[in-house]
Amino acid sequence: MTFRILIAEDHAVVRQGLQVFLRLDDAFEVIGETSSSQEAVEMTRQLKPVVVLMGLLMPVQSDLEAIPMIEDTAPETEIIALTDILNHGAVVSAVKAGAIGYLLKDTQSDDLLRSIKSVAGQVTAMLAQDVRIPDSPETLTEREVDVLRLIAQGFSNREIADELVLGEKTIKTHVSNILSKLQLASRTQAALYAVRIGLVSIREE
Amino acid sequence: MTFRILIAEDHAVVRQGLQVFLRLDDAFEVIGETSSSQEAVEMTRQLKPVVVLMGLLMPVQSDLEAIPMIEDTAPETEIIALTDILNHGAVVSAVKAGAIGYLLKDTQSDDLLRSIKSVAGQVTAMLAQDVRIPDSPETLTEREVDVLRLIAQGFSNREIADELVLGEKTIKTHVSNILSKLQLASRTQAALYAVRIGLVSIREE
DNA sequence: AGGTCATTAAGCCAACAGGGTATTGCGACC
DNA sequence: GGTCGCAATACCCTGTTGGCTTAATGACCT
Repeated sequence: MTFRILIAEDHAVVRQGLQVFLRLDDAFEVIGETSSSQEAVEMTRQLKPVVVLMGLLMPVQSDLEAIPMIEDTAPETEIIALTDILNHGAVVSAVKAGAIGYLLKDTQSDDLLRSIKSVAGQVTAMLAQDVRIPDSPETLTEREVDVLRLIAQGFSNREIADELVLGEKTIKTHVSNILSKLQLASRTQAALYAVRIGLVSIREE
Repeated sequence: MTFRILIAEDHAVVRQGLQVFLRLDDAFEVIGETSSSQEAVEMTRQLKPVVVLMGLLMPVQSDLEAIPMIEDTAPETEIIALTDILNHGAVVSAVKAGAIGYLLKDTQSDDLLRSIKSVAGQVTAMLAQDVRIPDSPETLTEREVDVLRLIAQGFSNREIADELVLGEKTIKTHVSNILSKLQLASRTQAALYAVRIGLVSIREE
């Protein structure tokens, strides 16, 4: 018996990584992938996967909204939330919304294979119903995510303030809160963190 | 007629990207890939590729040394240097050392496919002898690369100084030089730059 | 209505980061 | 043997960053 899987994850590297790995194991069949949660709902209706691996982008609530919609259209389909270590708050919400479990998402680029293996180990554990939710550290607010995104594009506080049409003091407050929530020591570390979790792509500009 | 290609590039995403794309086109056959230039020399001897796509990591001179070695062992093999936009200096050296041309390297993660296409377009142009070398901006020294690598791991100047067993003043000088050479405004931008060109992987620690 | 929370903002203050400039020593190149 | 570039160091000075604290507003929940 094979697991028909749909991958709904906006980060291409993670999508591709899961895709590649799951193909190696005959127990899994990736029947589709998409980067939008809206499309995920539609594809679930069409394709009736056994499992939906759904990425939770930090701020976007539409992911959470999509979960009950998927359950409605395909009640026999299970949903597994993909997330990153420091954002368990979102997972708790996802599980409340109906996901059966969670997975650590890894935006590994250099050691793609190794990370995929670890993710896959977790997939397997997951599919074996080995589900448990750790207690969550603090989650960033929407505004904090906005600011973090801009930090990760190399902007200074002054520039972020102008961009968001806010005072520089306000940005400083946000930055301080971001650093303390994520337990990081500098905006540079925050920028790297944002890239690591795929909040911003390390491309263009 | 197909092009037998060897990929020598230390950045896994770029390797995989090129690999995936080149497989889509029957004109190309990837006969091997490696992350070390030493291994590239050996593999060239064994596999006799038509083209070696060789990544130039900013500082490492061994890449440049490998070029004449490859030419010696397999004079009929052509070498194409992979590089990034801001490091043309290395390309000039590579071409002097015997590479027939260069390619922009793209460590894209989010839009992997699109970037691979653009890279592949350039490969094709390359193979069609459409070679031209732009004039080079300033290249970082070895020490500066050391410092940049640590910046991209989120270290402060003080921490970098301790790590390299140097004075903090020295690090500040290096940082200033790095920023001015790369025409960047802050260490955060430098960190993002380093990640973008694959100097450090956005994983672990 | 009262509590909780996100957002915006401010002030103070210490530390850090970066620009500019200069000096020294070292090895490479001519 | 002089010149050149790199590495390392230092000093000054300004601007940015970040911790800590306080507070007003508005949304949402109960």
